[in-house]
Amino acid sequence: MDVDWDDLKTVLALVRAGSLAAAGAALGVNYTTVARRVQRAEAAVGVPLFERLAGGYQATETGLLVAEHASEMEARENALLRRLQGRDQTLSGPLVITAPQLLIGPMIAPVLDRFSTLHPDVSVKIRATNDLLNLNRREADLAIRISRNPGDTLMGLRLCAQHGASFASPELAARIAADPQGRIDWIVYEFSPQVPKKALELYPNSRVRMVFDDMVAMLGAARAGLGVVRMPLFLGRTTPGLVQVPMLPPQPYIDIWVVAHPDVWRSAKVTAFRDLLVPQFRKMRHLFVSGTGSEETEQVHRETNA
Amino acid sequence: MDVDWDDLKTVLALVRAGSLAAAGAALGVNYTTVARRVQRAEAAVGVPLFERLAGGYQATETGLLVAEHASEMEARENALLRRLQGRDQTLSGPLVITAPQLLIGPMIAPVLDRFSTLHPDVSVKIRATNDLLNLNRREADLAIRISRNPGDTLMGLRLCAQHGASFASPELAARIAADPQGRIDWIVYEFSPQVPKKALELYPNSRVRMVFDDMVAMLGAARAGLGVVRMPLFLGRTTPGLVQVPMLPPQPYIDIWVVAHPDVWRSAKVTAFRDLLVPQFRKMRHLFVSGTGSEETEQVHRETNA
DNA sequence: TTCACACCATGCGAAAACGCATGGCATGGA
DNA sequence: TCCATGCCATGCGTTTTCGCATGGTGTGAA
Repeated sequence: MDVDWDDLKTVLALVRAGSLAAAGAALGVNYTTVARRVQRAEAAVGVPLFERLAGGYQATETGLLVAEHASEMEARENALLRRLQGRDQTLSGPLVITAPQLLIGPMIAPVLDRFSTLHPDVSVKIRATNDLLNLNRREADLAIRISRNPGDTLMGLRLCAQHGASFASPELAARIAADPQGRIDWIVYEFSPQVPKKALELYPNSRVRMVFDDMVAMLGAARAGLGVVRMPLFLGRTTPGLVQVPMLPPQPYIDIWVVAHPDVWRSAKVTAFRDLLVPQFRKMRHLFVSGTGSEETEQVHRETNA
Repeated sequence: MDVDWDDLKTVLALVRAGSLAAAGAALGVNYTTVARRVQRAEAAVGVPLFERLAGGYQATETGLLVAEHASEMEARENALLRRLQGRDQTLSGPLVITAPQLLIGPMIAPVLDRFSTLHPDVSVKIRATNDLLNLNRREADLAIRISRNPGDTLMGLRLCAQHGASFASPELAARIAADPQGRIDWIVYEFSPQVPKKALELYPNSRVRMVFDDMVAMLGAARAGLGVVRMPLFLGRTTPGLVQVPMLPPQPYIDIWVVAHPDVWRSAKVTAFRDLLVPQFRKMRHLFVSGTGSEETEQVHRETNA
């Protein structure tokens, strides 16, 4: 009784994907291959692992058991690949970086420019998303995150503290300045769907006009004059068509971190990128904070929260 | 960057075996296949995993790293296979049992006889060895062990307590009886290469004549009259050509346990075998102990010593 | 030195795995 | 009802992988 490891891998993919076609796409093989490998696996263990339904393959209890263990095997494989990557001291090959969409233009792009000039053999891939990609699964090598919790089991460096404030289109700003006691419309983010407390104290006539789930769209709405938006200072300052308004005085916002898995933290490509990234944020610190407070700009962070 | 899991498995086998041929034999494939898979793995990780030396393949540091993680993947595979086996409620297919060579004839053989009659579809394999096979790695499904420590992480049932005593050939026994003060030659086991303390007190002229590393050979030597041997009561009593001698009065010996991995403990075949094994030892208890002490004969044992 | 015996590299034909194309089947919307 | 869209099963030709056989090399014993 012995099972082909790739068949186990295929069972795992099929359990995750739910259909032959999707699993095949995930594995980069034809779906018939998935079907055949699953058949082999079932023959090997002597028990059906899936029910063939019209809507796709549904894992049996045994199939889930197999997938569970295969998933643990995959975790070990990922650990291995991270370790191998960590010892890689070459400045060539792929490097995957993830960062929030809106941070890339003003802050990351200049770094990317210099990096690809200095290290032309590195093929950089940017994954611009607010999703927290799983660095354990090697979905990215290095992440720039705006977060209170840069990531369990990850290693990180605080790039910058930042302040948030309120911004609006010049026309709206002028209208408000002309009638500060009038109604003030806010566009708020779904994760804090209220008018900021401080703003409500200063301008009791504030109200929520709309709730958005996407900051890019909020920027667009703000520029179109739909309302006042709370956002990080750097964003308001670097977005044309927005001016700061006094509804919300600058106040601490979420820090910016660069994080990576400890296994890959010291690899050549990740190190080289950090070596450009950190000075960039140090140089541009004025963009992020209000006033001249001399806060610390770097801090090593390590969590071992298993 | 993605690696074929079977290539990892092959790297592990090659690190363990040390040569293409040996690894191929272990995997059940031609050695050229091993060579090709290793080449693929090296191409995938971009680093050499082995040095090709005249005497075989020597793993590089990176190769060892790969093997280490592959070994952990293998451990998860074994866990899976055990779990699958544990849910197997059929009384057909393979069942591997290991027991000390000398216990098989007098005690296990009758059980095997009944078992294969009751369950003719089970193909039983006996691994008769004093080595402690690794039940985690599924080298056997069920083990009968004479041991103070039936096995970490295993589940067990104490089949029987037993006594040990001294035995010799009838001729030697007669000679000693005729001259109890004369020199008494012992054949001892390498793990306790001394004349038993109690025997030395009673017969100060005892001395070690030879040290053996194998109990079968010691039985042979004892029957040939080479000396007195300390052995379990059941062994002396069931071996023709030996008689008990008074040098060493019966005293506690190592217990006999039946153990299995918790994952497979309750599977149908293992349970069915235990159901015959336990009564057999209960019935034959008189063979193992001296006198009529009414000791407990069963005791569930569970260790979780990770 | 010479032979025997490990080991490994390479080339070729056989076998297995794979991708593609066709067809069947169920579901859901027009 | 009919069609469109997902699914999956099956058959066929191609690609890849594999096993075998040959040849080369270094080591140790006669």
